Amino acid sequence: MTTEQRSSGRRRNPATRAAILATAFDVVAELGYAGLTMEKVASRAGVGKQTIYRWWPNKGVLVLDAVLERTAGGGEPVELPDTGDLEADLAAVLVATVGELADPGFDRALRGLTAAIIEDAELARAYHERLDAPMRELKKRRLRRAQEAGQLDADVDLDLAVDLVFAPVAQRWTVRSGDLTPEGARAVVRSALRGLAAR
Amino acid sequence: MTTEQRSSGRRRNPATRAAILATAFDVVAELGYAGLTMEKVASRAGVGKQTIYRWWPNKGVLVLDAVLERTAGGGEPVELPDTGDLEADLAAVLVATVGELADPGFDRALRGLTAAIIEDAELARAYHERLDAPMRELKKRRLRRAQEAGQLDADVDLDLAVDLVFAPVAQRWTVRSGDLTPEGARAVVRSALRGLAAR
Amino acid sequence: MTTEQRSSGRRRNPATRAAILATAFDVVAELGYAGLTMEKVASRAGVGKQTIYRWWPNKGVLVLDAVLERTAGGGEPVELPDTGDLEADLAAVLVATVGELADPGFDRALRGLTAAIIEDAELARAYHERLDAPMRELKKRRLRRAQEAGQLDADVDLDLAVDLVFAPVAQRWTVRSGDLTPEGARAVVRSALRGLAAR
Amino acid sequence: MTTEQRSSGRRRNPATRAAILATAFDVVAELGYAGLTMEKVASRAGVGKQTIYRWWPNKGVLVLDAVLERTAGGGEPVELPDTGDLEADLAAVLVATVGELADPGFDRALRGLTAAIIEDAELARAYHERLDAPMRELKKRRLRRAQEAGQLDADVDLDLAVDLVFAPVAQRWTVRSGDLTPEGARAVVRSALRGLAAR
DNA sequence: TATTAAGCGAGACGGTACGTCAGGTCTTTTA
DNA sequence: TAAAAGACCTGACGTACCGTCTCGCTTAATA
Repeated sequence: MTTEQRSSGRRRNPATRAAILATAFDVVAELGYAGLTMEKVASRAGVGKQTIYRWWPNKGVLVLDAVLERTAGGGEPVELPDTGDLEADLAAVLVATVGELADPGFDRALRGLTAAIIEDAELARAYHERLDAPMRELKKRRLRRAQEAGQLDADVDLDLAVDLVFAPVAQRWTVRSGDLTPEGARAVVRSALRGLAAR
Repeated sequence: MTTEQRSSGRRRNPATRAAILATAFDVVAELGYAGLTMEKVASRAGVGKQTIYRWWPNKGVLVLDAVLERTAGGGEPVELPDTGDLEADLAAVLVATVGELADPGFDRALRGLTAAIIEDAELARAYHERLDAPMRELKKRRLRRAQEAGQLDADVDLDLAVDLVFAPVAQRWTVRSGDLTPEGARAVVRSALRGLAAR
Repeated sequence: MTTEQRSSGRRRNPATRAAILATAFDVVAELGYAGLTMEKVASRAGVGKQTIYRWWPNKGVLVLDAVLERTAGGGEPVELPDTGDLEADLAAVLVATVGELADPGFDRALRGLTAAIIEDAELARAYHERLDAPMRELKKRRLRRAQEAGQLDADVDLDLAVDLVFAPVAQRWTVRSGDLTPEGARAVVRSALRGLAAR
Repeated sequence: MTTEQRSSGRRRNPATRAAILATAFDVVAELGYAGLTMEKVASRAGVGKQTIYRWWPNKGVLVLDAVLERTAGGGEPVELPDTGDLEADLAAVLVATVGELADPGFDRALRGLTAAIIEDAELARAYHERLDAPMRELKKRRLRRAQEAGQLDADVDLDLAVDLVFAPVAQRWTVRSGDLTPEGARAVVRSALRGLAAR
């Protein structure tokens, strides 16, 4: 994980690291977080257990790394779509998310990561730093532009806005209350922007 | 769990059941879901492991039952507050929730339950039937009254409305993105009702 | 076990006793002593566990009773064959024993009983009183007649003589050193009578 | 047990092996075979259960190994006494055996091993290969020398001779029919050599 | 070029917990 | 009041993983 330079001795094998992360992802995707064991990852990756423990202190950060590696594989999108139509743009992002979660493997992997985070505050911190914060920054950037264009209430806090738009679908996914559909996603964005109150 | 009548033989001891559930709650509250083992519950409750397995098939449903027993202890509140001021009433509920989660034991117990639910679809189903659905019904009843009073958009789906109001705080709690404060809770309700868009 | 008369109330059901003993024998014959459990006997015999414990304090005496019931079922042979030819008569008895042990079920049942006896001195006492002593008495009676007829050394102790004739086959069976054959049995009798020493 | 060479990985700890065997012997000697549990051996030896199961598949072979280790500790006697007086030599051996069995711990340990053998044919095979056969070979060697010296009947099968001399005491011990005394042992040898028949 | 400090696969090890089986004991209901 | 049914506490089973610890290599950087 760390990048401090060592003076001598054999250096870390990047192929080994990649094999472990790929295997870890596959295992959570297949068996879930509870079904993932260090031993299984080691044997499937053709690696000694010690090699895993040398670089990852526990299942949680291993899974976090595995998800990051798989997710951020390659050039990142860098920016949310901006067609000028805020509602459409946000809906597009949310619909895309719903689409990704339709893949059972990815769904299970993310559930595994979330299960780890719920009970491990330290891991949650790392998760935010490396996964949540960058995503949230992109979302806030898009919303800020809308605010500057006078499309968004000038008084509203952007973090709150992000939560209002994205949390309903996320929460529905987390506790499995109802299916995730593109229409549902679009309805959430519409209501978040227009508000629930009669006018 | 079930209540089918048996013809003969010794009957289930209600005190034993209560002791197991109370102990299970205490253990999750103290050690979290990962730290809860059937063996620990058995020994702390002064009970044989088999007695637990006889009535609960796994940790998940045990914890669900334990939380239910502790939560729904006694007559339920039956109805959300209705002062006529929708925003204030919803905020009051959300602030109360935030307050409950401030108790570390309760927080950990609920995290345990949630961790179990994330990875277990079957348990999630039971959770909704026995915990989520009744709560949601109360919330929808309050919102329906507001809708009938013309305070809420007549077109809005009540389930969506519930999610919009309650999910942001729930999600923030689940993945630990930011602290839970009464002010934050109130701000969520305000924005959910008024919408994010400039008008 | 006991035969004391009870004054009132429902009396012990002889059919139940027989069913338990028969089942116990079948179970040892099938699964061995280690594979015999009170629970299995109870369920197979369609009987409550308590009913077994009421009359038999443990597996050992249950098996002893089961073997006795099956063995001494009906009129006993009462007397060993006496054709006047001692060697032939003893060989006939030993060959018959070898024949009985060829039945795998009987073999396993007897092994079960022996396993119990080896480690339980109290049970061994009961075994001798009820099974070994009567058999030994028959054998000694035959040998005594031979002694009176001048066929057997007048100085020899009859218990020792019984052991010398019957122990080699028994021991060979117990620790499974070599197969049990009629020829082998006959050779033992011959050598026991004539002695090993050159003359 | 086996001695195949492994290519890599940490090697088996001989001290652990010794501790397990010593503890196993002590436990059978104290509590008998029924009272010996893998768990007890593990905890008393300060060893993980898995470490026992890794090298011994079940109680039976563990006890066999434990007895072997304790018995064959150091250079073996290699040869039975040979003073020229066959009867005296055999009696000496048998009396020595009786003496060893007078030690309650050794008695219980051997009973445990025997109980295991009675019900486990596979274990019996191992027992013969490693304990019985070598002992029997020594005995046969002594008898063969007697045969060559014209003291023993030239026609007699040596295995039968061994059984005739040693089985009576063994069997008496196994099923606990009567006490084991030096005089009794000597009487057995005398009768086995001279025969029971009047001459 | 030889030395030496890791990295690495393999696997033994002391533990903890798993989920199951059985041992005995104790109700409760039925006959 | 005997007996079947079955709940209950206890303790052991054999297995899976945990995280740590050697082993015997291999692979660079350094001296």
